[in-house]
Amino acid sequence: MAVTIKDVARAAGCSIKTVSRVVNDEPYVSEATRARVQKAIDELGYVPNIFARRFAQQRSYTLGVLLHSGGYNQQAWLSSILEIGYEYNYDILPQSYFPAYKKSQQKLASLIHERRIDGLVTTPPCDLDEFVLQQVTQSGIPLVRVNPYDRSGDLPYVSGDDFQGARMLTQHLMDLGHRRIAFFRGPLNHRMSVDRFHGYRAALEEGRLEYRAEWVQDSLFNFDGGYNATRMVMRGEDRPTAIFAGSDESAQGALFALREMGIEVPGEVSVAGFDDMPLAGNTWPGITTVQMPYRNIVEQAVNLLVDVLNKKDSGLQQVILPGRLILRGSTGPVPDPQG
Amino acid sequence: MAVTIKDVARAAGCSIKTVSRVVNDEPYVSEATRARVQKAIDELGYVPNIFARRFAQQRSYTLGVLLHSGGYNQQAWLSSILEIGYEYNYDILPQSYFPAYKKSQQKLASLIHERRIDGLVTTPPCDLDEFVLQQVTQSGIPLVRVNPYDRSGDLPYVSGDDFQGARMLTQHLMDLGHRRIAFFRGPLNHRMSVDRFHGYRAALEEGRLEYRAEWVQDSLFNFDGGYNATRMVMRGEDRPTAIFAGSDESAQGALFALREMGIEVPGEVSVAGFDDMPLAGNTWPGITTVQMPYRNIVEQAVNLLVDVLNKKDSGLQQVILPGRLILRGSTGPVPDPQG
DNA sequence: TTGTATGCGTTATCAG
DNA sequence: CTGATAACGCATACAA
Repeated sequence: MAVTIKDVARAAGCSIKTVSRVVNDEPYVSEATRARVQKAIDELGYVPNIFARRFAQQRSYTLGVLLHSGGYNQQAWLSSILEIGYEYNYDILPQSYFPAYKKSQQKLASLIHERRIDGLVTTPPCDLDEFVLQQVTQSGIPLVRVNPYDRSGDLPYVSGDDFQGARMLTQHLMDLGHRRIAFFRGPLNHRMSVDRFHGYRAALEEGRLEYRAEWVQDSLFNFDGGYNATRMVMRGEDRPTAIFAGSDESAQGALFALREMGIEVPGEVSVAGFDDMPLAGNTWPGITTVQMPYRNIVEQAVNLLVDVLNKKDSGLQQVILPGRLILRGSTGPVPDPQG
Repeated sequence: MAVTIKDVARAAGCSIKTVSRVVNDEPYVSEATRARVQKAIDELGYVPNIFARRFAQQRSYTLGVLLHSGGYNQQAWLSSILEIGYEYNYDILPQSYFPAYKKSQQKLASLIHERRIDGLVTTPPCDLDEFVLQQVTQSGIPLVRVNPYDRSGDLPYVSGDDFQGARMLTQHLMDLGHRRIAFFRGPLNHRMSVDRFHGYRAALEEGRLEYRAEWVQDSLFNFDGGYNATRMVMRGEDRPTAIFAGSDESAQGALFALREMGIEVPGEVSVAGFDDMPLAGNTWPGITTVQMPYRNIVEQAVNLLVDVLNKKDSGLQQVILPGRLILRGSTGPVPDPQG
């Protein structure tokens, strides 16, 4: 059997409450006593039994994380969350969430109902799910949304700045001399798509470029979406010289389509993505993109959640952090600058 | 406060022990009593408090999963493990493991030492780590290795059949008429690399093809490895007509290099990978590869681990499951069949 | 500044 | 077949 708080108390010649105070950094312990207890702890190699603690406090010290298999960048989110959660001594319980899949819903509901998680983190696009929102508001479980698709409501979130990123990237294309820039807009009900679109338009306006509706394609932010949209915009005579595909996967689809059509990148057409997913560096050519500060986003998100759980914060914060440009081979000077 | 076992006992007019028996499907309860208790459970909506149970039994009902950020296919492993773990009512505690990173080691050690996990699952390449093995043997914690790099020793594992897969894939290239087939062999200390290599050689022998050492490159199973190895084998006059890159990432690097050199795929050179990672379908052209039955592998692995934990198995099983061929655009008939 | 007593909800023991 | 009662290890009112 492992060494318990009683063993420490006996060794230090005090009560278990005093040991508890030392372990939990509570006040009202004389320095002398604290030192004596600490010594006993070290000598005995005492480690508090986390299950007893959880049981006594009726707290799980566990955060649930909703990951959608259809989402992007799951790997990056999860590994950051694991790391930061660990620093706060919280366990992370990931859950693959498929909206409209009864089993996922049941599982989430039971997780919350059985109090197996103290708080919940959503990664995109799980924040959109009605059932999730309903469970959260109904149970009152603290929530923080990471890079939410939907920023409406006053639920807290920490997010990258899609508007600023898209504007910066469009600006980059303009700096290269492009004046005919296509844009692939993701689903219109996603805040993320809309923000990126507005960033694109803002840059155009600042550069006094004409907005051409036929160069803006509604598509999905995935490989097929980029593929199809590319075939659409490259169909006519009046072709763009640059494609801002809205996401890296979409840009990958664009590269595929252009390659299929025998169009050189970036010789004839430049292509840019968004998100800086691992794939962006592994295509030919590499995809110029915007990188969001994932690590930083997660850090602030988990920090906020833990503060709420410890009642140090009301949980109403909404934070937006800027991204940065990642230049790769898929963008280059405009081939025939005539405007 | 939630409804407890006492509430149920009161409602059913029996002792808590009897309720416990019903809940845990223990014998020695009359059918009448069992029905009465079950009715009370349903009516009150009783759910056992998992933390109390864990505490009382001194078991965590949690499986640790080691994921290496440099490993392949983490997403696929994790989501399968989550799903299967759930079916067994086990929580999954993923851990990003970076070998030789002190923090990772400490975390794993404390997880085991504090009995926060009942069993451990390793994904490649974490099974290679000395520290992990040492902790496991020292603590006696049940372990199962999923697709281990190293199959030596009698630690249990469930693995895909790399030999069979590589042989099948090489056979496919030969069926297309290729007689000059390069092979990129991963790190020699990895069982996986060696098995794939032997599969390649076995197919060559069966087809009475000459083994040419200069077409076998030692490389890493990643993008850069495939890139560099491709430049090596395509350097001289005596070029292969097909490249079996050993892994999908490596094949992606090969595609990149060939594209850079202006060599058509599959027109001039066919390329094949291994693993069927998501990227294999998203390159141009798509990568012909071998798919391992991940889901099945994980299912058997977790099943085995849970059996060991419930003392229904000695934990000495070692299972190997076959893979299947996935045909895509990167392989085609040999351009100039002369041998 | 320190200690005592009680509760948290199960499972396990052992007597009926 | 059933039940009373004791762990399990910690946190926390409350008392000193």
